[in-house]
Amino acid sequence: MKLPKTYTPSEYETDIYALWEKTEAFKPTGKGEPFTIVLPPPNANAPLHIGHALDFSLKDIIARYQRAKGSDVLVLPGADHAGFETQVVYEKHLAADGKSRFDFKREELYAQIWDFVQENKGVFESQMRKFGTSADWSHFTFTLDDKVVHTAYSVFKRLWDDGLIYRGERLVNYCTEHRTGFADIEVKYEDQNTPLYYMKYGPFTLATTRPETKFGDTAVAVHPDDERYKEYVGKVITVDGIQGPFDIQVVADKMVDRNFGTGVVKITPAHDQNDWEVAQRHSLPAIRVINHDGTMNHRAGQFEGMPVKEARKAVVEALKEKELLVKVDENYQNRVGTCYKCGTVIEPMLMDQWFINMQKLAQPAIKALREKKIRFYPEAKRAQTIDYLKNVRDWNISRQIAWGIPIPAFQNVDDPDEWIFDENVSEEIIERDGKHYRRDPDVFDTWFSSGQWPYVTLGYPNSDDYKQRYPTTFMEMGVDILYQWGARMICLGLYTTGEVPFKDLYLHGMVRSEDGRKMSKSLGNVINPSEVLNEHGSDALRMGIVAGRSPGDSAAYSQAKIVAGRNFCNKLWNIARFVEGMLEGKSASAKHAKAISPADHWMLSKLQHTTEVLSSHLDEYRVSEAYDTVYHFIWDNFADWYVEASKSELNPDLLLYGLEEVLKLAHPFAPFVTETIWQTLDQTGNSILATERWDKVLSHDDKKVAEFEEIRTIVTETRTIVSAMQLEKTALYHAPGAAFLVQHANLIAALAHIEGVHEVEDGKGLHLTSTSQKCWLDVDRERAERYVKKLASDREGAEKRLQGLKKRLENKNYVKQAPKELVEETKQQVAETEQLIQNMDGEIARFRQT
RNA sequence: GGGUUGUUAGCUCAGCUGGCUAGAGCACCUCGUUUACACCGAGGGGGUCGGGGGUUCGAGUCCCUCACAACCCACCA
Repeated sequence: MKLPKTYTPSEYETDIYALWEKTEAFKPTGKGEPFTIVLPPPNANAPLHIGHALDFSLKDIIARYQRAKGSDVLVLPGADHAGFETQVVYEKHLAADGKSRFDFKREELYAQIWDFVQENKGVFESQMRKFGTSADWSHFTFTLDDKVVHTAYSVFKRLWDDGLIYRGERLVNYCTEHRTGFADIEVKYEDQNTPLYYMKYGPFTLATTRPETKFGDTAVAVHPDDERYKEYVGKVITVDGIQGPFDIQVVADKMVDRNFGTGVVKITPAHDQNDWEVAQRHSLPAIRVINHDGTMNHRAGQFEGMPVKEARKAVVEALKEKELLVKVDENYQNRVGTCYKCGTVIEPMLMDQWFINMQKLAQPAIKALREKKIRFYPEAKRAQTIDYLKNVRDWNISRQIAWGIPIPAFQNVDDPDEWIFDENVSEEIIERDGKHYRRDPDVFDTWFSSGQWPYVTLGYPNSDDYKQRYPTTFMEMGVDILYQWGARMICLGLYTTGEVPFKDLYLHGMVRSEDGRKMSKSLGNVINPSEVLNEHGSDALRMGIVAGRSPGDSAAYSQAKIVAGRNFCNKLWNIARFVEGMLEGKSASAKHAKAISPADHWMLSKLQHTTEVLSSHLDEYRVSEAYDTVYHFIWDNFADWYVEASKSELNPDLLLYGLEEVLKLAHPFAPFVTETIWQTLDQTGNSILATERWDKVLSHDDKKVAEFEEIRTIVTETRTIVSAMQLEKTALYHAPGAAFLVQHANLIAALAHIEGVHEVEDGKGLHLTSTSQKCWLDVDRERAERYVKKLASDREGAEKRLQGLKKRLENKNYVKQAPKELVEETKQQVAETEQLIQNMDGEIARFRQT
């Protein structure tokens, strides 16, 4: 035997992937409908996690299916420089050496991280191969490739020229630890216990969680309809502060909640989003009191240089001393924005940054979504995306970090308000028309480049790929990045190209840990895909991770499902071993295959049906159901019945044909094991399974199919009786003249594991009730009587069913309104059930006579 | 505060446009080593589909409502 007894994935997978690459199996064929999947660019800094396994498996199953169907498939791989994320990882390395990013100039840091990424880039590329991803590596794109950067720059310029990008002073979410701003969407909110301080403030008492920002207060606000404070609105009041009395004005604004605290709010426009908005409405000045490193500035007087937290305590103490503190609510719960990487409380800071006017970009996107230019899987995510876009705020794309695409904007050194666009970002100072301009030291938010991924990777605007393949066909991502990636791609895609970037958007849920909790490093319940790959193989991981998963919903990782996948691979392997053994020394050819026996016809009808069902599932991306379909066809039909039948009635050509078709159907799900087997088949020559097409299934005769169904019925009931009655060495008997039973005697005996099927004159014995063939088992009277008890209980069930069916037919509305076929089917079922009951009654009566 | 999803067998979950006796994997019980496979084969037990109401000839599937859970969004100082 060429094949060993069990399939050991690790012995074959690397070679098989190399074979695919060598034979360029994943290169687009140039024939058929273009089908394009742009892979999300995984971060170039870290190994892949289990979520990636799901991500790549879903996409690759679809890709391989489409290839088999004859589409011109391109799976385009890439990598993301992942600006902030990568820098954070690199900073950890620096910290291990006792260094900090602030020890280096930006250019130095950039160069170091570049080298670091080059070293680590290979890790995830090799992992993508291990997952079996059928990507065309010649299309590989990195987000720092010239073409990406250049396109990002030209889109930036166009947005600028169109007035959709502006530079302005706004409140920015700022992490004082990482010293960079973020977009709104990147802020992680947590419920925190923050004491609520009630302090005297001129004639008022007001409640605040942030007494330390009082040095930046430029107003006090009350609700316009609040009778308590009406007399103060519009007036200037004198407040007794820590550093002596000062004057401040009172404004009325509906933002104030009269029921919160005392109904009076201090307004600190430079450090609070709400206050900033109030300040806009009332033309109030903004005064910064916090530095970028998180300490108080000179405005805080004696508190200058203190970190915010310390300053808060000190200010409270000072308030106490001056008897300005009224009371403290220690148990107050508040939602606080934090840095999603380090947990540091996000400080809203007043900063000059580049913003994209998202409301303008969102309008065409909302329209396209409403017009269903993109199909959503699951559909419910469409409304959520529209809802998000309706409320989306301007997008801050400036980041104060080293690792990223430098922003191609230069500021006039003599006129801070004058900015010019220039791609010459390697220069710090450039000269234009005798004026000097300094480069913006910031870089783009990573998502500004990855938001352009579909058209950038395809070579917008002039390449053939772009012309033929944009919009791409199938986009797939985790629901967690729907807004920051999916929605932005739609907005930017429509803006730049006038078209949506993809036709179908599939969103997968999160892979939770086996106990149903979120996977996280801190909980220590993270599953490492590499370990799963090494232990059970790539195919097992693919099948185990997609099994029983529906789009959009999070579901737990299941070791048992991985093992089930592994077992399925072994099943395929052993089917192949069996076929190999059966055909040894014979010259079988799938090309000459033709159905002869009932089993042959039955197998072909199942194959036909499976192919159709499988296609309909995969056309709608129902991957889990598709896998279930293939799994049960191969295991329950092909292996358990057709392979077993082949032991009695061998049709070498068709058996080989069946194996090949089985391998083709299973290939999208289990590419490695199926290709490994394919390569051992002599007659497939030098062909590559990954590039094989699904052909039309050979035709079958329904009459013959019905005959095999009859055989299965007889076999199944025989097995049940044999098992229930613990019969040994038994045989099936029939009266003379039963041609069907005579013809299939050997097959039935073999499948039912009985001694034989014999013709006898004497009709004593336990008759089968589920078949119209008259046959019986030689069962002694005592055991037969026991079996009849079980039969009687089965009869009850059948009777109940019959009553239900009859009732349905007695209902005039059912007969009138239900589809004709359904009514016909019901009638047939009534007849069948009546026959069954009659047969059962016959047996019951016979064994109760004496 | 707004929104979305979920609640189906002991566990993890499928069930697409309403229509066979509601399924799978694992677990469980009985039997079995028949040379493809014990990562196996045969047989079996187990669910009033979260509660209540409605639409329909027919509801796990559609509508309403309640309860519980998870997630997302939002400017309560």
